[in-house]
Amino acid sequence: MTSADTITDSERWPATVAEAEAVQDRLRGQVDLSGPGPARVVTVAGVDVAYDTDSDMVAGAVVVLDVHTLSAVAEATAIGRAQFPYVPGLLAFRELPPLLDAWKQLPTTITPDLVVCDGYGVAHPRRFGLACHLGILTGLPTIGVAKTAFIGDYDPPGPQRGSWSPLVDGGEAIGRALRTRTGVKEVFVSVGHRIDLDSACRHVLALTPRYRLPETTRVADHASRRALRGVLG
DNA sequence: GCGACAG
DNA sequence: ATCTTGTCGC
Repeated sequence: MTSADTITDSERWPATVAEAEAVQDRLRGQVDLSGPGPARVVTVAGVDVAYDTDSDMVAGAVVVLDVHTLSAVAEATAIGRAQFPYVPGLLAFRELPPLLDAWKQLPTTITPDLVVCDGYGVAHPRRFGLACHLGILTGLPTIGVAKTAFIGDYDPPGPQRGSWSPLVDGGEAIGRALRTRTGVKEVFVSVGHRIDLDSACRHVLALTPRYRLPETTRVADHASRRALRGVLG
């Protein structure tokens, strides 16, 4: 019996900002940034959550793609009601419940080699963004790919696909602004768990042969919206 | 004290 | 996140 076995539901899913921040401070020590990262990546998962602000309904989606064909090999969704407000820095407490519910619906035979999250990993005020949190809870390698800036300073990367510049906060490089498509706005990549930044960016480029955002994120986004439409009207 | 602030 | 028409470009 370890302390992890005695974590209660309210300790895992706090109701206040102060408690949620305490949970992040307690869990961040478990993040593995030492690498080497997944030895072989065959399947990559994408996760996303869609919201209906009126009904307060949320839909979480997990999709698993073959990294070479970028076609879906598995998909799962879950419907629920938002249990935590959106607070910058505490996104995980809003999105993880529906995501984990969807995760449980995946065939037990499917375990992705890597998970791409919509948001940040260690590029976070307490170095424990959504990607880190999901990584700790699943034990899998995770990375965060965000569409907009949140924390850190950076210079615009060059115009060519593959160009990047460091995201810097407090003197340390916490991620990268990465150009995934030539002439298109950059994305922000940061490590979540069990992978290094170089590998993370390499995978993001492999997932963006045509669009700015990783195919995993796009497919998960579509799946979550479809699931939400299904329960609404 | 005043802005900024992943989704 | 989400609300939305047309419009520019491949």
